[in-house]
Amino acid sequence: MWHAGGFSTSRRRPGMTGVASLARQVEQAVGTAIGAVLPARRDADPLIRRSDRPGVDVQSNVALSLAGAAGRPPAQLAGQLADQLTAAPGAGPAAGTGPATALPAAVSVAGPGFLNVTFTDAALWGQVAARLADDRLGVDTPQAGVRTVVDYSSVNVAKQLHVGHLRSTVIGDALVRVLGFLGAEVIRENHLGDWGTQFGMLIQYLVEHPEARWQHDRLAAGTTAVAALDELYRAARAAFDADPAFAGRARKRVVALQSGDPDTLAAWREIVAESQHAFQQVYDRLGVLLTEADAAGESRYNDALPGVVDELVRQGIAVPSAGALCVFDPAFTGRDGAPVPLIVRKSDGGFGYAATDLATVRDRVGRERADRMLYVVDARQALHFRQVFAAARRAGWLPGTVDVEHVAFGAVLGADGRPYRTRDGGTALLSDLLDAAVTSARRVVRDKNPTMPDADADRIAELCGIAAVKYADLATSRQQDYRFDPDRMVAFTGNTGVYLLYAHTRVAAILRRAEPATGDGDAPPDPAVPVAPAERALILALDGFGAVVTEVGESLEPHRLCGYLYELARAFTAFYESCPVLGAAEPVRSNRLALCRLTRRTLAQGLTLLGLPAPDRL
RNA sequence: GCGCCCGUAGCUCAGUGGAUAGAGCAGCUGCCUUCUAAGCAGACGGUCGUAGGUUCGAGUCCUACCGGGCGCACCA
Repeated sequence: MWHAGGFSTSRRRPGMTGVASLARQVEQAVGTAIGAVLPARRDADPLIRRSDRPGVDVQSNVALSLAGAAGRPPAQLAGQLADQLTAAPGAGPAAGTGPATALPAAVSVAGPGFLNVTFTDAALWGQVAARLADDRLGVDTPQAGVRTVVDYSSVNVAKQLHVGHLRSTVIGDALVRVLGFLGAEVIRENHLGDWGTQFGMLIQYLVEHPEARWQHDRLAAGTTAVAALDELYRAARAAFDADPAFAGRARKRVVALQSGDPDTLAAWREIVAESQHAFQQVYDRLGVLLTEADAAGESRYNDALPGVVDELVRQGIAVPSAGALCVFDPAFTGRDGAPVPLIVRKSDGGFGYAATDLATVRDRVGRERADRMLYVVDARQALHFRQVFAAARRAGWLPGTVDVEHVAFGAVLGADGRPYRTRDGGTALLSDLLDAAVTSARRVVRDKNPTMPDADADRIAELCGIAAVKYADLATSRQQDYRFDPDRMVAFTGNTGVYLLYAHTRVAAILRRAEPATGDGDAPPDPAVPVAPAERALILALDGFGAVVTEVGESLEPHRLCGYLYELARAFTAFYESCPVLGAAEPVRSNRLALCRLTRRTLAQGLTLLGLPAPDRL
């Protein structure tokens, strides 16, 4: 769960450097040493990795990889590199105090040619001090100025959110937060499904049934406009199928909607507004950043669709086929070996979603000046997006300077490995899943704190239940289908969101008790204090925060941050078990408090980036 | 048929070409007069789907096969 890397320089700006991690310092030092020993390979990756050997912090494997090219045994090469590292200018063995090495570390050769590095205790405390002194914990802003559009959540108006919407919403939210922290100019867009022929049918049904209650201020507590609309839509669908006369009126209503009939549009707007109101309640409950202002629905691009299609036809990219207008690309073939069409206009004259997606690409590049566009959409649409991006490139709407990515994620499966359903086989509603998690959390809270006031228990149960659901979703690798069992997810033991929250409350408890007594909460650690093993592991973990966040900004895989934070929380817990803080004598006590302050801030920052809360008490 | 994703402990999953493949859950043995036990320690548990190949070194890269999921013309 750890590496020295994430040092891509593609977007790094000069002068925007954070605190270099010790691993990074070793990487640079070994790189310099390679230049001295093997000038032809001066650009070789120093291959810095965390070491699993006792007493060793990091290792370089570069001697093993370069031995062949160097024409000498790897151990000999490693020895030469070690000599370079320990023979820095002006720091010879006779120079006096401290180790005679350019790095604040001991360097040795081991095994067939591993270069083992062990940092000095003073260097470790130095990293703690440097990160504590920076309000960004020493994390760089490698994405500074990168205008990034993140398209996520993408829920459908007049329908309830189901568990399938969870991943896009939660993963998208985490990416928005991570990229923003790394300096990107993030534009959130919720590509609402707010347009289509189905609304004509629904509106006609509502017109014919004015007694139906669905607006939020006419509904009983505990239900929502989208729940009501969902039901009314099913009724409308049934009427459409059973009653030809209604079907005819519904079709007329579709035409009225598309041609901008004022009364029909007003009805449509009310449906959209009521739906957004209901969605916002769920977003607020989930604690994601989306607001109604982030809505960028299909309807917004409606007027642009004819122009998009005309331009494709004019450029000869879209051609007629079976009555439709399609883009063919020999790179995408189907069952019969023939190219798979990207249908931009259907044979009935309506525009397909491909046209809408092309319009968004053109708009985001042209008007919003995006440098990077992310589509957090389930993996089944992979072919569709590849086709859309390819067509957009051909049309000149997607220059090579713009990075576009389909951030695909796997399906949500139940414990049986089949798409997640309720017990009776229906689609599982997101709000039901959240309720189940919170109910389960309430039981645990009550069990742990029998005397806690109800209001506090409710608040903590809500916080833990939601956090458990979100963490479970974020913690598994994105592309893979994601199997879960709500019972397991809300167990709150082991690698769960609650473990991270709990670790935070433990460190917060120490600081709460300590700070008033000492009054000097910002004192830097004393570098002369020996570092205990659990402290060493914790400091090294803390020092790696920036690398992980940077990596997530590039790989777009929040589960790496989850894994990191879990390791950090475990390192803190080990420290908590073996290193008493409040009862320790000075100067150990102050140093441990500094470590607690940095741990608390790092955990809190990491939790925030995942969209999870960092409470002081559970 | 073609394409994409995936096969790692009984279950759910991490694992970035490096030394002895790791967690959690379940089960087993212990630990609360101590900064919160939603925790910790220990033991148990593996032919990393199979077979080749590349490499000093492969769970990781390549090829083939086996098994599973998804996608492939007007739903989005």
